[in-house]
Amino acid sequence: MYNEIIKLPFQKALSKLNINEEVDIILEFPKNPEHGDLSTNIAMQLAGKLKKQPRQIAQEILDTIEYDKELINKLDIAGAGFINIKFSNKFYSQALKNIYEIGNNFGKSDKGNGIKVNVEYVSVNPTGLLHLGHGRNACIGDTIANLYVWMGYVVTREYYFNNAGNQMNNLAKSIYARYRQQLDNPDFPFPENGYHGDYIKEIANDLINGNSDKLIEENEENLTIIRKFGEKWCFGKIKKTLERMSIHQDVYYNEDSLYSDGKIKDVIDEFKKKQIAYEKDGALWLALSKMGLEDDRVIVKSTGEPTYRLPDIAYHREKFLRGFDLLIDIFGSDHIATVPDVLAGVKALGFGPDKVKVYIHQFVTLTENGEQIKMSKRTGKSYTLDDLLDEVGPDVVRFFLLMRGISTHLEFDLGLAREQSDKNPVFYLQYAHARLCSVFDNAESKGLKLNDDVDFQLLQHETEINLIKQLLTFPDFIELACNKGEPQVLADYLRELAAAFHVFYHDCRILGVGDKLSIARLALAKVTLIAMKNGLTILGISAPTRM
RNA sequence: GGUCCCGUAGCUCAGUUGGAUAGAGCACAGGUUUCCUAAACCUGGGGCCAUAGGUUCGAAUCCUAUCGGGAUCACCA
Repeated sequence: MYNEIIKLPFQKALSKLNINEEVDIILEFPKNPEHGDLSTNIAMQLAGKLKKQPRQIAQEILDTIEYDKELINKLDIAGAGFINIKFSNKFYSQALKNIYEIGNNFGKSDKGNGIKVNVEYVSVNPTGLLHLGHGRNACIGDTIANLYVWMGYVVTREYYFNNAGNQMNNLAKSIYARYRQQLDNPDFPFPENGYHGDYIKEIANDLINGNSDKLIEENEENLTIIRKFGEKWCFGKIKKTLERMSIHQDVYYNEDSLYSDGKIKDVIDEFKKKQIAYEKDGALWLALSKMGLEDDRVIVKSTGEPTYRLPDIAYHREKFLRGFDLLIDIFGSDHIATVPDVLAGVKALGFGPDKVKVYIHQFVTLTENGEQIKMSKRTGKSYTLDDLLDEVGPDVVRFFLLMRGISTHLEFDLGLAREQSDKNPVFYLQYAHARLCSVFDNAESKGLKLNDDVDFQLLQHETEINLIKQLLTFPDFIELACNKGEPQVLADYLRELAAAFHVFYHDCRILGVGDKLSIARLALAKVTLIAMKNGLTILGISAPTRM
């Protein structure tokens, strides 16, 4: 939008002045409205290179630059050498016309150009229920996937899991113990590192209901049946919880298939061929120290069993082989140590590390009245994501989990979340949407319909111009949120958009001000409605028509 | 002890990648509705940007050290 109108004249002016230094023309939105609508620090950037005063360079640019005076009111120099740009209202009415004509797709982009992206998130093994931390991971992953879709990428949403190994056996033993305790022996010993959660008792109960005492003998065969039962039970719950938050994933990738399909062996062979794997003490080591990392690590234990690194590397390789151009991983901070190893391994296999983006989010703490609520697994009294969804509903959960930057610890304030009032920030956005819908309902009942014959130049009020300004940046914020992997960027933007709308709504009547003006304001309202709806959709939050 | 994240208003957090007088929500004090939803709007108080140095025209932002909170460390995943 701003490119042709602003950047081009600047570029031309610079070349006329024979300034050929490589500089980006950075445009900023000044905080202080007295500094114009847009400003650039180009003169200051050039000052060092040209060894001249910034203000002098700025003056030379202004003496040379040619621009459309219908669209730009004035350019002036301020402060240390900023060039401030002030647009005309005509600029804004034209800009609004442009985005009005885009319609429902406002905010969509084709910059992704059909590039195939795989976003992997949640990826919890089926040994238990989802808690708040998983919820954060799920919402971040789902929203980032949505952002990529809106940016024109082709997105696959993936869930990676492991249904073999120690933890699953542990689950089976835990269920078995509860099964015996409920069935015939209240004192049956519970495994030392077993899963203490109450859900294990539920599983045991369901097991009894379906099988009675058929599985009472402790043998390999029965434990396998119990393990599979537990896996299915947990997966069912996990998927149901995710569904409540409108999260659907396309591919459930089983780690086990990497073994059965020989992918693990392929990777070992390739590492050996490249001479970055070696045997020592009966184990196979990956020579990470040759790749700039501190220590070499074991990838196959002396027992012949791979460590987690190997399947993780094989899995990433497999995703590339499946044809993805970009891999995105969403991890909790507990995975932070494994990332460099896996990335180094993937790189060693010839896949550029710039093709893998890893987003690591910090933990969630649940608080109420300033006090922390424990979510420990040990005690069995864990507060699950389902509990939270029951209590405050999916919109509040999603918004709360997305409204902070992913790299900060997130404090989930249960008291605030429960609040069904104006204190709760999510309602501020939803209310803007509901208000807009109601305006259109009223317009329709008055027989006023939006058509293509809109005189956008009637929009001159300060709050109208301000709302237009806000709307114009919607696509930029989607792109920024996508590139940064930060849903919060979009959440913040939507709050500001809602604020700009509420102020406009307060100061300017939309209906009953004469058909021509009403139509123009309805057009502005329409674009706002679309942006708000699209933004909420990307965040996975419902857009109510009535509140 | 090593690595990573964080430290900004009473609380929870932003800060457009180094720019102009550091922002928002909540909380607190006050005000606005014969009029499209008051879940809204307006006004006000509130800050040594953890601390100490450094880099430069310019630092909350970059570098170094220190302090404090969290995560992590393996032939566990």
